[in-house]
Amino acid sequence: MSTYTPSEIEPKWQDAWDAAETFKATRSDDKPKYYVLEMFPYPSGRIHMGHVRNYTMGDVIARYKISTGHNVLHPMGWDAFGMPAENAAMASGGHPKDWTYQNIEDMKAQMKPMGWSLDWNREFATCDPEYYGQQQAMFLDMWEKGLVYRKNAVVNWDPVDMTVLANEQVIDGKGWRSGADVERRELTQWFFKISDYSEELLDGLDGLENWPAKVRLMQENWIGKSRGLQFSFARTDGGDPIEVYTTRPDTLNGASFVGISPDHPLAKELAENNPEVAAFRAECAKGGTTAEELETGEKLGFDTGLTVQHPLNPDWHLPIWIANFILMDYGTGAIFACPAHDQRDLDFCRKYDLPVIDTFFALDDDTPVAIEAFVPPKDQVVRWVDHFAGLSEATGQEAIDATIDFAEKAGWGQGKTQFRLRDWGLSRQRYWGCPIPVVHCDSCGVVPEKKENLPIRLPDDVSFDQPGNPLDRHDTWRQVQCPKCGNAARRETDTMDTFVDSSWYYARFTAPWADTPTVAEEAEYWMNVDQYIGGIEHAILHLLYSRFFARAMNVTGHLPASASEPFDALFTQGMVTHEIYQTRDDQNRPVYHLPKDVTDGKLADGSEVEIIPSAKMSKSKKNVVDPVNIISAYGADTARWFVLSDSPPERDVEWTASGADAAFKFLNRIHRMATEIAALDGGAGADDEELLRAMHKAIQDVTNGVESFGFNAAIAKLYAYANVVQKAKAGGDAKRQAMVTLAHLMSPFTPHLSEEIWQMFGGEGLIANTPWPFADEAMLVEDTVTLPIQVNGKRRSEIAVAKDLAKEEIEKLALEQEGVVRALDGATPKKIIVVPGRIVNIVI
RNA sequence: GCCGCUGUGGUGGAAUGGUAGACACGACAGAUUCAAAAUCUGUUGCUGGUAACAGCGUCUCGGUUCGAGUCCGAGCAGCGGCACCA
Repeated sequence: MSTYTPSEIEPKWQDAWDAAETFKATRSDDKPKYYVLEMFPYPSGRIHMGHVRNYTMGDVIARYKISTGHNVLHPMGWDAFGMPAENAAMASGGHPKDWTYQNIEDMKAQMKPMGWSLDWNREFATCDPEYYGQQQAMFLDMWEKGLVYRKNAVVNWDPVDMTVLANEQVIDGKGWRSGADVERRELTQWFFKISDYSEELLDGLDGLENWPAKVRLMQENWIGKSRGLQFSFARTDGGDPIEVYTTRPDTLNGASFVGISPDHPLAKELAENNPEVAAFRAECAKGGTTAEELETGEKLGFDTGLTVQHPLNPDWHLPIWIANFILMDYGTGAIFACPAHDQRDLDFCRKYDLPVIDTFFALDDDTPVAIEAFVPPKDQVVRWVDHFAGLSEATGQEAIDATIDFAEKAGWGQGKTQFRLRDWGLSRQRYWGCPIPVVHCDSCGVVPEKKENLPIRLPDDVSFDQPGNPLDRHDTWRQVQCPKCGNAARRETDTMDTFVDSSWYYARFTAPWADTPTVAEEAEYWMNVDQYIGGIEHAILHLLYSRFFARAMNVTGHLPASASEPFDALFTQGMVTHEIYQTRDDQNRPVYHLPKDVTDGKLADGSEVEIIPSAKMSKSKKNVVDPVNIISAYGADTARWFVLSDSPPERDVEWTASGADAAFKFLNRIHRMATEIAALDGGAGADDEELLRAMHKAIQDVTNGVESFGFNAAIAKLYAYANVVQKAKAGGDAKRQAMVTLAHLMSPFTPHLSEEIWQMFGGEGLIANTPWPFADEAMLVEDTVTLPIQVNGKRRSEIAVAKDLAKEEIEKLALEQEGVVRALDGATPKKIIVVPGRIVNIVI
């Protein structure tokens, strides 16, 4: 008897699919198209289990759609720009380009044996000049349409290395290499005007019914639409008034001070003549730029000594403080603080001994605010203390609306809609990215490159032996002629954020060979992506930027308006996790060990390891399992089956050696069963009808599972069905049919094994191209149902009844059951609830 | 700190508001074997009981409901994101 040898059958069927060009996508009108896309990988050089899970999910969908008569596009490429390539060059001397292309080659070699249904003809890397040149062309188009501009923005500055740091390079407020205290520093940078689309990006979320609700909610909160009041505080010293924006104008009577950002023009002006203010501003500039750091850091304030008039009472003067938690790029960079109803303001006021004034109380409580601010939900009715707009009892929202109305009528303020979403800063002071196609000329200013000069290629002759951007020190590359006046000028040395690269790659896949960003008829045909699959970590930035870019590409003529929401359906999968094995060195620092070096909680030398439960697989923690090893030990089908079998796809999955082993055993069993059943004689048997009913139920269940991303549920049904097929005392004909159907239903998951079984049973052509099995409704109908019977919500018995038995009959039968009689213990039922086909509940 | 998510046996997990624990791992027992591996069969939430059965049980505390793992409120813990990691 032949045994299951994935090392033989897997390459064989991969060659067969290649030879038949099974996965090559070509535009054609004879079938509906289906575009399935997984987020493309960063070429780190090694694939990991997260990739295996992500691409296997997409593969299941792609193969299922092929077998249901779709023209499927399932491409693959590389998100190839970014910091790791430069870090590698700094660490070991090579060139980012060589490192990246070598990694791509290595990773591709690891991906091919997985048997994914990818159309490798459309492969590209974002660091290919053919790709980033088109990106530069789009940048110029966007500039022309007013979607690109320059302004100052803060960056993390390492004062020792004299270089800009990424957030992840700032560790505890210090530069990762130099260890120097990081400062915030302003730099002129390039921006995309994503804020022009705030309203549209928000409204568009409503139409994304096939996106996870949580992703839409996160984006909604990120865009952060709010309505508030903008007004000015007049300065008592006659200086320029302070313009503030507030979402809680109803609490104006509780104002205790006016706060301005350290970057507010007034703060800068004061700093010029007041060394104390300058020192305070410098203090505020310490540390990194992340929101987390700003919001969890110590709240610092500085009393400027200046005061403003309260708009409702000219005799009420409020001090102006500079406060480090006020952001210059949200609203007007100035606020008024109402400590009674905002915890951060309250903490600040207690620290600096500023007054706390209650403006409203709960209906049943009038305790003044002490150390905890009273912040009820905006739809809760509260009792107001002498409110200027004449309110007594009203909700926060009603009060806000009434106050805006009041201020507008009185003429001292204006209702204003504000978004939290900021413009997208795309400048990076780094080498390994798409050069921004711009020239700086002393006489013409900032000038766009001519399109015929694109792509502006990265120079190859650069070195990474010192910190900073090599483009900055590359004199021959920097020196250019001004595209406008022809005089000597300087090339822009900033490159683009890698999020730009990944914001339109899905569109490029529709015509990756084109010498324009896209080709109209190809984009029209293939867009939108019907199913997009990727990690939840991209819920906000990547997906929001892509939605913006699709709109910008429409404005610039590179995508149809119908592709403005580029991803029809989104699925966010969980991570692959693994235990961490840890010991301590002589200084009690953790030392990590690879799973393959640990047996039964011990290292080879017998020392015990500490086991830290499931954490995201990461190289630094060494809790990684290399798919390459799994494939050589078990084959790709086992890896594919396991990553989808145990956990719901949207949740994390823990990789366990025993789980992989079990998957391998199961596939062996299927292979053995198939071999045995293929050898059976024909004819009928006792269980034929029952087996075929189970088969149709399995078809229905697995189809539903695949369609709804319930891969783990589909696999559980396949296990159960395989058990039925194995044990059924059916005739050869029925068993053969049941077995081939089992292989067919497994084919999106274990395509190689399924092809092998298909061939074993004399199937025609490839199972990959064979229409998906169809569940016969007539075979799914059940005549009897088992009803559990509860007494007071506790299950006491069950009855098997005809599906359409009358309620009265069911009640009668239920009351006769021994377990029910015992539970009733002579009591009279008050009420009997019969849910047809589901349950009976007797209430006493 | 802010936004979002998750929490069920020894383990991964299943369950349109309707029998909690499907399916799988592990464990235990048996068959097969000279023996082992592989395979096959059975048992397996916890407690008590030979058993029938009973009590308890889905992070915690409350609530809605004939009925809550599921809905609502308040906590606790873990995870993801927070605009220069990708």
